[in-house]
Amino acid sequence: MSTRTPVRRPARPKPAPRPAKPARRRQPQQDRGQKRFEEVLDAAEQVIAEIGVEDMTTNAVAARAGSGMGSLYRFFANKDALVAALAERYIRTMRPLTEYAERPELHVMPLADLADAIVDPLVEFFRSAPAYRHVWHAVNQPGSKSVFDCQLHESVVASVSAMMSARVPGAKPKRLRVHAATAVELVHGMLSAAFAAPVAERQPLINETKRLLTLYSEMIQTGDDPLVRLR
Amino acid sequence: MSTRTPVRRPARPKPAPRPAKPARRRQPQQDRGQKRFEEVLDAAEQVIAEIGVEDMTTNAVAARAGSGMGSLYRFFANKDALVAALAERYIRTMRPLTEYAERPELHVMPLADLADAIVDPLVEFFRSAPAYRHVWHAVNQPGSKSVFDCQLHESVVASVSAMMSARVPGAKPKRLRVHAATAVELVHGMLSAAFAAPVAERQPLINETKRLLTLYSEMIQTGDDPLVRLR
Amino acid sequence: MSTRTPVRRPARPKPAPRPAKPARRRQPQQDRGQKRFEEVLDAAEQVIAEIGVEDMTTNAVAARAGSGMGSLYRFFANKDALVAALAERYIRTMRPLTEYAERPELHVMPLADLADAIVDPLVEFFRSAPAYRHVWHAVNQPGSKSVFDCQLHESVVASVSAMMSARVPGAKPKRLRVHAATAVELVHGMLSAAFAAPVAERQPLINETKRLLTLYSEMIQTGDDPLVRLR
Amino acid sequence: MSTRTPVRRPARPKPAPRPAKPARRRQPQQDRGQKRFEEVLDAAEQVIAEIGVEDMTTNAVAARAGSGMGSLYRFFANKDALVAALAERYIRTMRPLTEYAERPELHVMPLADLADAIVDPLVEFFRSAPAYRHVWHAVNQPGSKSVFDCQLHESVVASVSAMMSARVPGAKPKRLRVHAATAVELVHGMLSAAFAAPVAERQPLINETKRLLTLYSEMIQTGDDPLVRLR
DNA sequence: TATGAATGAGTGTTCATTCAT
DNA sequence: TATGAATGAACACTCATTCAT
Repeated sequence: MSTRTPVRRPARPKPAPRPAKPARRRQPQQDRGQKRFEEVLDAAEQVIAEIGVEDMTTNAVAARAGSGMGSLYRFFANKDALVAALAERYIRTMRPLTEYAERPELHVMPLADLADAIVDPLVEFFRSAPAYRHVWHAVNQPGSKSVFDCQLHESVVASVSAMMSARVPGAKPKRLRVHAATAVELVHGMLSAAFAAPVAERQPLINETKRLLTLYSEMIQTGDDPLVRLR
Repeated sequence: MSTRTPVRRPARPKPAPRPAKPARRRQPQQDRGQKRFEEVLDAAEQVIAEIGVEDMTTNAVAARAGSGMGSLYRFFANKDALVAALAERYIRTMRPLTEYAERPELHVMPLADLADAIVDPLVEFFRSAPAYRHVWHAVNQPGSKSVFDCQLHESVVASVSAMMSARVPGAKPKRLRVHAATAVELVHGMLSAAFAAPVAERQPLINETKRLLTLYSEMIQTGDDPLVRLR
Repeated sequence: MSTRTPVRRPARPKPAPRPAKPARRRQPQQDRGQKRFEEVLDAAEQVIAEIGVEDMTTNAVAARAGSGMGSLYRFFANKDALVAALAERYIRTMRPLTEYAERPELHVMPLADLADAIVDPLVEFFRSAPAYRHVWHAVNQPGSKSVFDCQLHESVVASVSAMMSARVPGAKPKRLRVHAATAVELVHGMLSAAFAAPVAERQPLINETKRLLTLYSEMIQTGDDPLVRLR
Repeated sequence: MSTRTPVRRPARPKPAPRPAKPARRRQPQQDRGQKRFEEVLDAAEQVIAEIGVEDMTTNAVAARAGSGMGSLYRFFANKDALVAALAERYIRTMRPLTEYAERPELHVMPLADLADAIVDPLVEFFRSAPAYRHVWHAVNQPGSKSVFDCQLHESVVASVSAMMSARVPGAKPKRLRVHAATAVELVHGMLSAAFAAPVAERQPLINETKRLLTLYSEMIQTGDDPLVRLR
């Protein structure tokens, strides 16, 4: 039994600009909480974008968020949970980009245009979420967790799979999954490389990404097997 | 998820294998040193294969190598240098696999066979060096280090570039580099995914890797641009 | 094992039960306050019974009490004050059990029956207040606080002292205090051990407690000094 | 992957006064280690004596020992292990004091003298090991661990049990254990109280301890049951 | 007045790195 | 030259306490 020195009150956390009553009132409680939550997530995103997932520290995130450690741990059970939450936010953000099934025009579009339609939003996403490639990699690596255990990965593959299934109706589901996983790995890998590379290299790599995706789509759609044809 | 402060140090360039007096006698010193060096590297490789680069500790490596910390730090200025040295050893190991220029038969081989000729040895390499994908990634990520600052990456791209240049004599060097970087990223990304995935998924992913590589090679060789053709 | 810095603060003496205006009306305020106060104390008691004084957290207590942290700190200056308040409530609860002076029949009872009369209610008390032994110990240990600084201890010793003084009229007060302190320590120590032990061991230890107390009482009453007699 | 700032070398750990070759050479390695081990334990003992087990911090202990945190954790897996090690050292220190079986003279000694023979060394021990009562309590409390799970307690009870068995040959083992546990609790509780109390109160409490122990021994030896006799 | 979100100093613990031996 | 004990800065995380609402 003992007591802490009761020193107090240096850093007022920011008076919170009173959300200007945006007509979309949630309970103030919830709003505040949600706000904090997002602030911390934003801070984590910044820090990760700068130094990567492994070097990110919870202290740095809290400091960046302008909040105390306790706030961070109110929302996230631990560092991993914080990264996972960021991954989930990415899932939500990406969902609209990958709801190909909802956009029937994609199903009849020339493959090169389809590649644009798929890659361009992703490029924009990578640009606007510079921590994404770090998180993508981190949640796919840890320990024995393979790429296939992770919701982020799963979610993206599922979307792509759905679209492919629409374009190639007769395909066997298992084949489809392999194609989808491949396409996802292809695009993610290439874009990760593109955004890790010096800006000058970026656009060429993006273009190659589209070419590869187009070729791969063509292959799937035509049922071509280059390993047979080009032997 | 481990953590450390992100301070850099230039990573002493390695004791430079002591130019080996004319070419004779009394290399016990040197030999011993070389032996230790390799033992430590072997230990690091094992540890990394098991728990990844970030969770690898220098203590664990020294213990595994059966040597003291001092020996480790005699050879490697710091942890980063250790990983870099491992990367360089990978470069040396891979060189024979990627000296496509030396194997003229490759230049006239059907593209599907070429894909086999390229991918199969790499698959074997990934299998026999389970730390490789970790090192590849680590050495391409940290902090501001982009993919293109790294010798490992550079070395591989250069090899591929050379081979491409042989097959597509008229290509512009800059184009070639983009093609090479793309092919490297493609194959590495896919094989990393394949070896991170459950074994059952491995072979299908390897096959897709070959298909993609074949398609991409065909594209380069024929000068086809799917973004134009399939628009 | 939790930990905290050992800084002391005088433990605000408790809001002093607001002398209760003459004795009438409108105690809702006071009542509400009193109710909360007791609820928090109940919650603390439960938590302490489960995990001990050191591992009890104010957050857990407030949560268990169904009140906010603020309420808790309205009544208790700090964690120590909370425990102290619990100790004082124990004093009040125990008072009836230890008002031996008020029960003249005790003064002429055979010593074995007296031991029953003393120990049995205490056993019942230990059973019904499973936090008691934790509080007893906590309040007797910390830092430089000796057993004798504490009201809980003092209060119990005083009661016992009073009774002894009734049975052994001629005794010197100082002697009496030592006897009383010894008897208290004896009974508390033994019962604490009994209730910390597996249930199977409990009753035997309680019986030994009574035997010891009987022997000790006999010694005091007869003026026997075993250290002389059995030399 | 990253690196720490390599700042270094402020606090040389103490040149270790070169043990003056005490003829009892262990391997220097082992000696150094043993020395450190004991130093840390000594430091822990001091800190615990001052502020108790719960408020003791590993940092404080390391600082007191004049060593880095790492040294502490080289020897002790965690804080609990440190306390446990201290408890074990107490067991070792106490063993000679409690090897009653080895001292046949005790078995024929008058009970008051026996009480001296038992209590006096313990008093000296309590005096010389001011952390003992804290450790005793700590290792008997944690979580659900009852008094009877702990080696320290067990060890002491076993010793006492052995001696009793020598003095009261016919006793049933189960009875004996209860007697032993009672005697141990009695003496420990009383001495803890004595040493927690102001010095002035100490000696009287010690004397009462002896009286109680004498009475209890007499009871056991004579087979008297005060609960029957004094009814 | 009551609430509970927020704070942040402090804790246990790890591990890259150094250096006495 | 090799060893591995020692160092200590840094990290993840907790919880007593405060105060805006």
